[in-house]
Amino acid sequence: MLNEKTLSHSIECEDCPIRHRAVCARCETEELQRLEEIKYYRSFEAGQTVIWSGDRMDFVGSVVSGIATLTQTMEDGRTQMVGLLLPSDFVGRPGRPGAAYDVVATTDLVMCCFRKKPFETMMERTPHIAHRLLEMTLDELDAAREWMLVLGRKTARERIASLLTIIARRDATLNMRAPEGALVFDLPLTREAMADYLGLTLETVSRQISALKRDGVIVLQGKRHVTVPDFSRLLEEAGDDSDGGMLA
Amino acid sequence: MLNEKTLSHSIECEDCPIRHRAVCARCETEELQRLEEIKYYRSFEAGQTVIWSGDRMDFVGSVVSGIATLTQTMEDGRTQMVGLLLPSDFVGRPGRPGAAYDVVATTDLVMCCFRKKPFETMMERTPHIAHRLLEMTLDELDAAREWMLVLGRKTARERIASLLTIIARRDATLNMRAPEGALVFDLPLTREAMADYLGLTLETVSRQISALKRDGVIVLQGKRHVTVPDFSRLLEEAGDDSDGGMLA
DNA sequence: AAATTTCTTTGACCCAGATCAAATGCGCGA
DNA sequence: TCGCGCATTTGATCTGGGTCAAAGAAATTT
Repeated sequence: MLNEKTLSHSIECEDCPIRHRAVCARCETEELQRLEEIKYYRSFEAGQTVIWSGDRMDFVGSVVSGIATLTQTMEDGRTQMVGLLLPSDFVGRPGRPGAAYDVVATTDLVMCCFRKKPFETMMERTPHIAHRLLEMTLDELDAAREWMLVLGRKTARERIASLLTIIARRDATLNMRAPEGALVFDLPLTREAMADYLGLTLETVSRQISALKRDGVIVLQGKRHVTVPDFSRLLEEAGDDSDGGMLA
Repeated sequence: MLNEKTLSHSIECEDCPIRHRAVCARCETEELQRLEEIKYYRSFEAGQTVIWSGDRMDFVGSVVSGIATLTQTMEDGRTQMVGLLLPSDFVGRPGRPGAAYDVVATTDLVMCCFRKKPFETMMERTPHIAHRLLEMTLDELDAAREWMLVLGRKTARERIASLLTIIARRDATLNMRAPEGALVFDLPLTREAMADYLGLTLETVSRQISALKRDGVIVLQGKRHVTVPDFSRLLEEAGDDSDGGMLA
């Protein structure tokens, strides 16, 4: 069975789909060339584990395509997803030897990796990279804090709606398509993975999705394909400001 | 009634109690001097709001002494605390105009502030500051994610124990006192504030604290003064690895 | 010291979501 | 096409923590 592999061919940074959103977004052509020299690609199949919490991690990198999850597990098996990694998101922490979370590929996944040591030295010399990484980390911190509100105070129905909101926004952003009227997207997660993200059981997730469908907030074709006829309605259900803030 | 005021006297950076932990930790003497020129102190009384979510925020700064909280509120009044700010913690985000959360002084509070604009320009020129801020932000992100596990998956009793663990650790670190046998500290939060942090009601917080007391995990003198006779027992109760990792 | 106000504890009851259990449906290899 | 395995749905019941209510304890004011 094919497992993780290092791709033989390299994409040119200039043609990279995440060129303008990833950690390299601010780099000049010349800086990009230096990055080009230390980068390599790795790809993973859906379901594979990229790295286990606690393992030594001698690389950092960006998600190029596909989706990965960041998960924390207690000894007794309770698990909580603490991050959803989408294309352009950064994995790993400069200056830390080991991985703090399990990273799992939810779909087929391609990552652009840098050996940690060279990346760290490069970061010291290239403020553009350090600056962009700070910006991205601050955004992630905001996202984590928003999720704390979801986990601490929202009902099951609101949590589902919040997750759908996030996926819909992300999808619209990635595909650069303004959401005119109805939004359409595929759920990149199983019910169980959603439950792990939302701090619920998969049964509750299933029931609440059925309820949102029954109430016309969403339309399902199959189990994964979602249509949102009225985005502001979904925002209301999520308990967010429904001030029409379409993909803010 | 005395409200917030700007202190007339300035502490010398070299003598600053948070000199080696705050955003300025990595600065050279000469960089410190430039910071000195743009800094000013503000102090707040317990209970005062430092800034409201959404307000323009034209400064950033560090907590010098006292404790503040970072809180998010939904329209219907549900609130979730998303951060506890202790001495040396940083407040505000360079490159963002408004405050994202309510910041409230829980105890009397002194902050060392910088007007945002000068701070930003200084950050561009001083990699030591940007680097330290990145490091601090990454730590906060880890803390936020740990808290996601608490909010998403832990029971009420485990949540209380987790909070006590954090406060005990923080207290030991600040006072540089190795925890020989029994830890002793004061709770810096009301039951209601704890509930806001833990995603619980104040009644549940009160009941679980009583239960931990009944079971001998903690000893209370009055309502705020806590003694932990056996820290590893508390760690077990928190559901954390009880691998004896005393203040890791 | 009495009166207010604020914080905390405790009790009684209820409900959202967990748990346990059973169908149902779907994709895939033989 | 059949049958196996997995994801999902749905039902029945249980329970941890929420809600409502009341009664202490401290701290603050008068």
